[in-house]
Amino acid sequence: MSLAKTYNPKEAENKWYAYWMEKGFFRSTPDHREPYTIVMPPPNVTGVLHMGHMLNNTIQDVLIRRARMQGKNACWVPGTDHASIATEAKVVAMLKEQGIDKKSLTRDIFLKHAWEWKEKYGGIILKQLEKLGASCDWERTKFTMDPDLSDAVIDTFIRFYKEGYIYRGVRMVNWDPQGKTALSDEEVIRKEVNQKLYYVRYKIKDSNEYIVIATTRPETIMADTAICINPNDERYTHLKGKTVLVPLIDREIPVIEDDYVEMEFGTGCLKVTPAHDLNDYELGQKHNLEVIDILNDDGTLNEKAQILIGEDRFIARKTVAKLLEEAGQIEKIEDYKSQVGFSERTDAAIEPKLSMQWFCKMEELAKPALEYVENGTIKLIPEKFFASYKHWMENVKDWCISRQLWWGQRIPAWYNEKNEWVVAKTEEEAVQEFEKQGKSAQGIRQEEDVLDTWFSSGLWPMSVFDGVRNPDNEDFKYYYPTNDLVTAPEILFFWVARMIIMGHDYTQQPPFRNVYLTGIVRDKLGRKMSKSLGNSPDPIELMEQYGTDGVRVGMLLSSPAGNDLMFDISYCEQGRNFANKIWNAFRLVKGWETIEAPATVAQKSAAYWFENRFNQAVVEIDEHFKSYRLSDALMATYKLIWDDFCAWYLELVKPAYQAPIESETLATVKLYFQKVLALAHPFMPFLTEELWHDELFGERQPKDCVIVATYPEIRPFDEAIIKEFEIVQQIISEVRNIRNSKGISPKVALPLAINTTDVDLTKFRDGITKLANIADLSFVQEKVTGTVSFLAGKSECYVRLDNENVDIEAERERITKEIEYLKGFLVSVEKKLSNERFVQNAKPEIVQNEQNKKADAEAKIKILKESLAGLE
RNA sequence: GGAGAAUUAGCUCAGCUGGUUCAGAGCACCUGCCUUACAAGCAGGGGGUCACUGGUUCGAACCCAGUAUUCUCCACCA
Repeated sequence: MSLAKTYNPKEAENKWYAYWMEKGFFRSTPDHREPYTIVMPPPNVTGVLHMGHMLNNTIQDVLIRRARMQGKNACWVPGTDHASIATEAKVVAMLKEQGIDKKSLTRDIFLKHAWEWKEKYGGIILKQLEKLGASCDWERTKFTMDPDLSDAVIDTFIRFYKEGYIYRGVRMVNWDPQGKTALSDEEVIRKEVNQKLYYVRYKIKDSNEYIVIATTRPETIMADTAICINPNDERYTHLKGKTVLVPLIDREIPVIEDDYVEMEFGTGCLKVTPAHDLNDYELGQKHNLEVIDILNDDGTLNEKAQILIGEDRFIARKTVAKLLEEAGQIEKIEDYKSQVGFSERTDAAIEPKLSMQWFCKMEELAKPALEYVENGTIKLIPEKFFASYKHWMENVKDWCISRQLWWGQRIPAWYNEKNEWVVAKTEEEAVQEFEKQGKSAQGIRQEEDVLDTWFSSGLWPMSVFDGVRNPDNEDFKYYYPTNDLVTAPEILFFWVARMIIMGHDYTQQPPFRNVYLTGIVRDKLGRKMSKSLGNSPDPIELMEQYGTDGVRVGMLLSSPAGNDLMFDISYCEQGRNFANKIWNAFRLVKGWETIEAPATVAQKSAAYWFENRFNQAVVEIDEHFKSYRLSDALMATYKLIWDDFCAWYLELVKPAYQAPIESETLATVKLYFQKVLALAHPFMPFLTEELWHDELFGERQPKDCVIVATYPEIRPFDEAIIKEFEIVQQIISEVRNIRNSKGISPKVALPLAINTTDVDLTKFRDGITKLANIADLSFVQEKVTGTVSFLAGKSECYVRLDNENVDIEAERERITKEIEYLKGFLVSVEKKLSNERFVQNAKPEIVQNEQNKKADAEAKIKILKESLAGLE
């Protein structure tokens, strides 16, 4: 049977993933082996695979496959996140399309819809991960709202409450008027926005004067409860103790003094709106000001605004500006840029809002979490993220953990008829608790709010093994702490920090040892890939087009550790080409006829060289993996296979056209081929498995798969043979160069004499003859006249050419040029050596090195001069 | 406003403790080849004042200072 000329990934991909699953290779249960554990950052349950997931999960899969082949008990736990706000927003939108308003539903009915939605769309992204080849233990798949995981969340809330970390109180929080919920500080994204700075005139009571105040938010003037000036501002001394009128509504408010006000900014006067600005709130507290909240939960104005009731805040802003203008109370309007907070999930502009929320105290919890990273127990890769991690940990604020949503874990707090509350797991326990505290247990109802999604994600490395509720279970004891966490730097604080905090609080151990922070996938222009920009290719389509292995290789080639990656489709092409290269190397070997015979000297030499080169590469690759430089590890694999294996080793042993190959050599080739496949498998799982099972390599037992084959181990290697072969490569390359530059057909065999000094290259005689197409190869002791010569390592080589092929002039010029260069080089070296201070200060071996360089250059010049003379 | 990082070939990036692994890789490019594994290929080749300016040193892509540009994170100036 003849194989297709190009590799067709489709068949192999469908076949082998199913096969691996069937044979249970992804499964992991505790045993005597060393565990290697990764918990997958759970994608949003309603998510669809994007390039970021693709990168992230490819890296994890490479790590897990390699560990598995290295004999570790590799366990990769997949799962999804319930993503409170995002999912609830999607469900609300879906219901709206069906003409259903969330407000018209009870909590239970809404949740029923949400669960239906989750069942319908929840599995998509995990299916897509299968296409990528992700070798997760699917039987361990978890969802952050699975009963056991939710239970762990509730337990944790109670635990933290008992430990004194959780409290309830009225605070200024980030309010998302679209999601209609509070958010944590981390969920607020600040963006620079072009705004208008309105200079508004406030009339002074019982006077014709007015005072001008700059604001970007005229719609909030109805909530003003004071005007503030800096006590040292002489311009406004006359205003002290005065009362001013809020424009449009003429409410009377005092002028207060506080040096918080910057005299240089705006007009030096500040309108104080305690309900709608954090600073103003604090200022209001300090000066005992009234708080007038004029906004509804959805960002529309309420009756306290007195005017424009029911209008959206942004429409109201324009309307108020217009009204002020008409009333002659706008002095001027300037363009102004400022930072505005937006909801990370809904992208709605955040309103600072005063409300009753649940918080988690962070200061104390953060300390051990910082220590882990500081003392190296947890390594951040790359390290550059440590600085911002430290900064965040040292300046962490209390975490608002309550959300005014239904989708999520409902806070286990209970209220009685008097609105007193207790924290308890069940209603019964709540009753007991109330009674214990001597409070009424009548009219008990549960807290409406749910917990921040990240509160449950923070438990992920523990809760997937049921370690929160049952820390003594086998799985948890075996797999925890996990090894590597692969995630995006954007969620270092959201998620990574909180996992460390929670993990430590429960176990006094870190949840993982290494945190590999991947870059952000950007397009060629450096823009972040996003749906809204439409610049993100669909990973599934890419895989269809280039094959999964090709895309995996493409992703990794373009992703230096920790830096953003400029994704370019040409990387996928390169990956596809590489897969094809391996495929064709295989076709070559498969096509060989065999003759029962031992290997020739030349074949043995080639094999010996490749074996050592292979071992050398394995060491290099291992080092790259150790420092999490996956793209370098891949590139080293790529070069080993493409250059060393295909271009040199296979070419060296390749029999002449239609000639058979010696059986011993074929056996060796097959052996190395399999080793090379094993080395490539973590990067290109499908192609390697496909080839592994070809009859060329003999019969395979059902479980004899490359996915569980032995990963090449570190072995010593003979550097001398690698160096020697480099000389051979140079010689061949030079002869080809001469051929190329003189337009001599590769079919014309050239004579070659090699004058070796202290290297024996005779064992590569056949190889050189074949690859450089030499008619007559001789090893000589002295200079051969009438030749083109060059230097290859320590050998001088002469190619005797027919007279008509020799361009004496060109050759003379080439050699002269080279001599000139060497002379210049020699001058610089001699200059260095004659510098006394250099000889005195530099390390002896450096000086020795310079002397070697000098001798070397002199020898080369001598040879070249002789060559030049020989041209006459 | 604060902190951190980056700037090396057309592109994406390596370059560890200053000294032949110091100017590298892959891709792209140019030239020649449809040579029976592969044109998704083969052979060969040309590309760089290492952002700029000073300093330290016998010696700087590398260390220091400043400048410019870019990026990221953090931060409540109306």
